[in-house]
Amino acid sequence: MTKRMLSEIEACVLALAWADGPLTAYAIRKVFLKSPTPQWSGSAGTVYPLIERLLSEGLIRSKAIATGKREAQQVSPTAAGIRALKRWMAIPISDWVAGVPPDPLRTRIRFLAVLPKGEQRAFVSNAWLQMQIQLLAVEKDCETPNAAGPFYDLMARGALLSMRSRCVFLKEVAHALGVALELPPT
Amino acid sequence: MTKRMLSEIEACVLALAWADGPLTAYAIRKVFLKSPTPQWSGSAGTVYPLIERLLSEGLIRSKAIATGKREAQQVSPTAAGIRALKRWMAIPISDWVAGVPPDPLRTRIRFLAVLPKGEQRAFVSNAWLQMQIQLLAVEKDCETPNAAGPFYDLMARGALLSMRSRCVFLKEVAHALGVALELPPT
DNA sequence: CCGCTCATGTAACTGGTTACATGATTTA
DNA sequence: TAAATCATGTAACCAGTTACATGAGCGG
Repeated sequence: MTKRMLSEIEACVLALAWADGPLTAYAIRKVFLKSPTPQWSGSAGTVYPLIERLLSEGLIRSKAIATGKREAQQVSPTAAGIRALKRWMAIPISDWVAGVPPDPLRTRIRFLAVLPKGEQRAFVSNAWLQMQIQLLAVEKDCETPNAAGPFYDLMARGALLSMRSRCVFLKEVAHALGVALELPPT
Repeated sequence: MTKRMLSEIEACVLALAWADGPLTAYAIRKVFLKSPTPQWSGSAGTVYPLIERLLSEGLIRSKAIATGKREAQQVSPTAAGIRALKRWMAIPISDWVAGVPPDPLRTRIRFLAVLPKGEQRAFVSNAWLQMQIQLLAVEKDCETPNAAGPFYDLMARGALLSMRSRCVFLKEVAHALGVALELPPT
């Protein structure tokens, strides 16, 4: 019982298993694979060893179930797992949680000066279009009535606010460069 | 000449060396150490091997300089380095750049339901306070007249917009939980 | 002279990624 | 029956982290 700190992704897996009932490792993978926030790849090489780790530490337990004719291992947090999760959530919040979250687009704007003027404009135009596509996905996720509870809705709302502020940001960049942005397809 | 893709941090180092003139590895470290966006630690174990890598690939070159009586290695991008940087910036923008950037605070809100009501409120109150502190730092960085050029200012503005949208987000969460947020100290 | 900043590294670790591999079941 | 999805893994790799280590120069 080392009581080490959970990594970000470990806590997510643990919390998913807690929030969305017993889940197979595969189901957990899908959450990451389909998430509008592409923070982790959700690859097998990430999830299965992680599940193993949590199992061996007694933070989750697994139970075989039979869906139709197929067998699968479903995973759910133990009491110790829930305690660990609560510890992870507990105050105080570290600087890196409260501070400015990284944004690869912002990074690129920071160094946009390496490109000649024309390519700068092309970059911004393109970024705008890509953002609109992503924004649509987030809006859809936000509006879809999810049965995942009020906190899921809040998170989706947070993602939407984040995307909107990035749009405002890009508009300011475009304005500074004299780029006319295309309207999103209605 | 493998022409492999630059990692995010490699591109940042290369771009910093390009934007802010010849820099010592130590000076580059400081940029990361002091950045209001704590994306990378800026530890020696990250920066020095990275510089070695870029040197061995011919993307940067180093020159000894003498500041007073001390000697140091300053680094600046080669022509190949600038080309690599331009390639890195070039369109098209991938989904992970355009998509919703990760936010550890949002993640925690997603799973806030693990905590009892009282601790939920405490979490939000505390997060709010921590955010105000971070917000002040970003505002200061945004207002300080930096000689780092217009794109630095745009980036700082982007960071500010990001933080403000997170404040709006937290306010909505607080409202949903019936938490009264303390006003930031004026 | 003490402590801080400048300056440069190394070593062990760890955790997440890609890519590979397999096989059952469902759906078009 | 072919393709997609469900389901579970493994292995090599790599990059970033922490911690350790050293030493010079400068300001109080």
